[in-house]
Order: sequence, then structure tokens, then C-alpha cells
Amino acid sequence: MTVKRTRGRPPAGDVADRRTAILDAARGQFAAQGFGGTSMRSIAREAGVDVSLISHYFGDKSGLLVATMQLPVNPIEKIASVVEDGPDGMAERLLRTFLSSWDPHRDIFSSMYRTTMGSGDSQAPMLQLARNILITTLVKVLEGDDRDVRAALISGQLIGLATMRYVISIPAVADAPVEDLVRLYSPGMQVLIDA
Amino acid sequence: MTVKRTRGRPPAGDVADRRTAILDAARGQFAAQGFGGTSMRSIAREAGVDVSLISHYFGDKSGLLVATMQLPVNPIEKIASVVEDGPDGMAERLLRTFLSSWDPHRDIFSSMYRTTMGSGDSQAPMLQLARNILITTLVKVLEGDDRDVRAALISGQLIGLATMRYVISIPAVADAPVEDLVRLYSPGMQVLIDA
DNA sequence: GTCTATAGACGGATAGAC
DNA sequence: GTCTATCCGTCTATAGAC
Repeated sequence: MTVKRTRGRPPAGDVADRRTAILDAARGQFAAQGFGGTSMRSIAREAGVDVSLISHYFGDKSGLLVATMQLPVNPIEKIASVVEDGPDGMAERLLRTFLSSWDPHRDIFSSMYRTTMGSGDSQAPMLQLARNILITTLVKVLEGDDRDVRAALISGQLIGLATMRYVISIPAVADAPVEDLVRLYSPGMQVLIDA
Repeated sequence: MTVKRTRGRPPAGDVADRRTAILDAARGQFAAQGFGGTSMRSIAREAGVDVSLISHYFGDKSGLLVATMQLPVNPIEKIASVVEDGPDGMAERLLRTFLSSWDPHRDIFSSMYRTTMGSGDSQAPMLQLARNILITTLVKVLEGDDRDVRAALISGQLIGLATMRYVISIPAVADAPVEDLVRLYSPGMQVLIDA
């Protein structure tokens, strides 16, 4: 059995999945320290690979960020479709969908969040989505007065919840079962939806 | 009339208040781009002064950040004292106090927020305050079950609101009068406070 | 594919002239 | 107090050897 690699150690996971190691390390560090606060060097160190390998796989640092945020499905569109089912009992559906969509991807949420909030870039992908899809959809579905304010406030409640659960990770909220949060949080949110 | 300055242009505001110019520029840029995303050079450029003057006045970049966040009064303590008055009608008092305390200092809020969220530093001053003062005080005052979760969720609602109004600046929320927001937001929040 | 070496830019901080 | 000049560190990105 001949060895292909000319130099380089036999890495942890043996063969091809250094790529995965890079992605995992990047996700973790972007989530913890934001995009600007993370260096390619420290990612490479954690992944046990050479820095230049990152460029080789992902082009540059931004390419890595993009690759990091690829999701099997897009939670935001799923959430928007829940909104379209109308205001009756929306709070409960909205919260359950929001939480169960993002819970498996906490790191990605935190990463997008930190990347978005840490920079003043109003064109950041997360903002675009939040504004265009969530708020716009909400405005269309709500009834009564002050729809635009209420739509933004409802979105803000989701942001606040996610901040506590995924970004700051306050234990009481971060570790609570989805159904507990739905039960506690939805009545108040429904008040805002109804009037 | 003899000129004191040996070199240097006659700056915009004439005499001593370059210091103020530096602080204003810093506040704006920290608020817009976060601490890491702002360079001392760009602050100096905006303020119309030399870079090294910043070091001279404030020691280093962190010193400038600290100086930037000095407030006449501490909003968070004022808010905590409102909480201590008990759960009856708390939502309304809490929201009114929160908003009217921070409204005059939007840039400072945004700056603290971006600085806190953009880095993974769990020792950041804003987090300390939020956790220790706000949540702790809330837990003490609430009645019924799940106090710790509800306390964190209420804090999260304030964070979400402030995110919309001060950080992302969604127009519907950013430009609304305080009393409109109090009227729309407090009923739902009170539900969470009461049970 | 993997690594070395280095280019090239930028940022923070300081010494010292005036 | 103000400015010039500069040092030193860190970062991204790339060229090229093996």
C-alpha cells in the first residue's frame, strides 16, 4: 500500500474529511467570535490543517463563510410559510416552527447573527431575509391598526428569544425544551398578533 | 494675537473640543461597525485630527471605548429599580423607563450592543449588567412557576425591541413615539409577567 | 494535494521634534 | 499639545516547490 501524500501528518480523521474539519472549526469560531474576530490561522490550527488549504478549498475567507452557512433547508422560508396560514393561533405555530427549525443549527444561527450585528452592513443576508420575508409577510397577514409596527415588534420578539437561546445562551432559556418555551411565550405574543 | 499652535490647521470647532470631536466620531463608528470594525485611523480622519492624538487623550483604543460609553446616569440601574416596584403593571413601567432612558443614547446602546455581540466575550460589561442586574432582579420579583425562564424571556423581549429600534433601525419601530410602543407592546409582556 | 515562503496591506502604538 | 516618522505585529492571499 503506497502512500499518496508526500508530506503532512496522518490527520485525525484519516483521509478526505479535512474539509469537514475545516467547516466544523469555522462554524464554531464564527459563532463564538464573529467573522472579523476569527482568523483563518486559528481555524486551520483547530482543524489541524495548513492555512493555505482553506484558500485552496473555499477560495477565500468569505467563501468559507458562505460554505459555513449552507443549510439543508432554509428555516426562514419555512417560517414565512407558517405565517401565511393566518393570525389564528399563529404565535404557537410560529414559535414551534422557529425553534425546531433553528435548534439543530444553533452555531449557524449564532454565526449569522454575530456576523450581521457585528458589522454595520445593512445588506447582510440575515437582515435581507428578516426584513423582506418575515416582516413583509407578517404585515400582509395581520389585521387591525399599526400593522407595520406590530409586524416589526413580533419579529423583534423572535430575535430576542433567539438571542437568549442561541447567542448569549442564558441557561434557563438555552436548555429549556421547545414545548416549555412555546407554552410560556406564545400567549403574550398572540396578544400582539391579535391587536 | 499670537498663535499658540506651532503646526496644525485651524480645526472646525476652533479650540479645545477636538476631544469631543473624537468622541463623537468614535461613538458613531463603534455604533455602526462595532469595535473591531473601526480603526483609530478612520476615527481620526472623521474627527479631523491626527491619529496619535487619540492615544494621547485616551491611552489606547480600549480607553477610547470606555470613554465613549460614559453616561450621565446608568440606565440599567434605573430600570432595575423599576422592576423592584413589583409585578403589577410592570410591563408598562418597564417599557417606558427602558425606552426613555436609552432613546437619548441610541449610539451608545448600539455601540455596546455591537461590541458585546460581535465578540464572544462573556465578560463584556453589557452582559454582566444584563445578567446580574436585570434577570436577577426579575427572578426575585416574579411570582408563579418557571421564574427563571420567564425572567430571561422578558429580558429577551427588551433586547429584541432595542435591536429593532436602535441597532437594525427598522423604521416602523425606530421612529415610533415611546407611548405608541408602550401601548402596543406592554399588554403582551404583562401576560408573561403575570404567569 | 500539501506545504513553505513571502508578498502586500493594515492596524495599534510610541519616540521624539517642534 | 500637536504632528512626523516609524516599529512591530497580524492578517489575507498567492506563487511555487515537492
